[in-house]
Amino acid sequence: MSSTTSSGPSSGQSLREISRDAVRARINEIALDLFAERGFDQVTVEQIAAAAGMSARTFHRYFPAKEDVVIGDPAHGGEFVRAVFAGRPADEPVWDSLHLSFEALVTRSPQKGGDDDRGKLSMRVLLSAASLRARSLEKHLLWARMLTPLVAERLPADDAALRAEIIVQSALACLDVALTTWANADDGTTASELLERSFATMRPQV
Amino acid sequence: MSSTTSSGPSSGQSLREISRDAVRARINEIALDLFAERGFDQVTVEQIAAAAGMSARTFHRYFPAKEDVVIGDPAHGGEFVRAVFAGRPADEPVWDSLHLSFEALVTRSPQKGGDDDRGKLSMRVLLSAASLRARSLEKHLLWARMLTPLVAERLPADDAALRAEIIVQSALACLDVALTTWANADDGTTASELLERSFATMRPQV
DNA sequence: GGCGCACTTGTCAGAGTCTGACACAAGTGG
DNA sequence: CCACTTGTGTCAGACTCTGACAAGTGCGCC
Repeated sequence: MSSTTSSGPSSGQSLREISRDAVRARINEIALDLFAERGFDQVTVEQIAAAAGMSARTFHRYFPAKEDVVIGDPAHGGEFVRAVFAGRPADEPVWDSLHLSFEALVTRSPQKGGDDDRGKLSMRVLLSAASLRARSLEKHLLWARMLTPLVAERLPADDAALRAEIIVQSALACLDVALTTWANADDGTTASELLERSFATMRPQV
Repeated sequence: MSSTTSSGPSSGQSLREISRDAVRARINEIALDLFAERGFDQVTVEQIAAAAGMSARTFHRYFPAKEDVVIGDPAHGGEFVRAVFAGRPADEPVWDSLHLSFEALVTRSPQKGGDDDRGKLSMRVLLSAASLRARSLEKHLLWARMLTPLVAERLPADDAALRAEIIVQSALACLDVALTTWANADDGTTASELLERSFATMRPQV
């Protein structure tokens, strides 16, 4: 599925993929506005599809589940964070490495095209429905599975696996809380600032 | 809902509630075995209901959602933990108080009637399906909302709200990781032991 | 140009979860 | 005996998600 389509285009994405991503982005935009206006549960897939000019079946070909419109591709952010973390020096305290990795994530965010408010809107919608929060936490679980081995490597052998899990989960909790309070804040507090304060609250015992 | 049914019986539960809980427990038992055998997604509500000798509609009168059979009532454990925590001395470090509260939770667990294995089975089923994990994390979110205010109270005023959230979330992460590894462990490692090690890994900065 | 090929989309049909409405049985208390 | 409450079954419906088939579109190749 992922590799050769006869003439594999070496430059990043194939034409099809570009178009696919564009449609995805459009659906996301439309759906987000509907959700923000009427609430996640009050909008049916059929309505989103209609607003985007497609059938409900086609919607599901772009997003396996309704929640995925808001959540996005779990692998994207996860891979990004993993890469940043992997690039940190091995003698840096893991907690700081994690902090920096998430910092990089929230900094690059000023989302694709839109303003910063777009990200906030997305986050607010995400927090408004229980099923969305749940799905989002599941995404973090995937991230945890990507990060934990790398963290474990840097820990003293003693109980490394368990401790790595704890540390990663706590770091994700920091990210979660920081973004949540950021989304609910009306003042200009930046996500980085909240992340900083969050990471300062806890510390792994070296 | 909770209070007077004409002649409010002062001794814990009304007769109706006892019967209701018994039916719930029975459904839970039957369903858990089916899940363990065939997998959560491969068992339909109708099949559970049939095995329990009732219609699917009746099943849903006991459990709003299929997942709830495994998850249980979120308020139960949460209220328990909240109560234990509230009883801890105010000068005890919050991290220790949280540890003790969760410790009390996992210790009282040797589930209602069954052996300890019953709890492990339940946990394993819970970990086997994504939708269950998600729902379970949501439950923890509710617990967090119950605990955070109490924790915030004990913190120095400076940034208490944010820090309380971080600490509670991290504590819940410890609980989660401890129970997860416990469920997957075949040796006789106790949950308390794992919880102990988990809580030892991180520390809030006082 | 005509031909297949890959990909996308729509329609149809179906399974599964969950909810509301109604009717019926059974136990309780006046 | 008559309400009243509660538990249950049946029926109908909304919604999400999936599989299968048919039709349309753009592309390279002969």
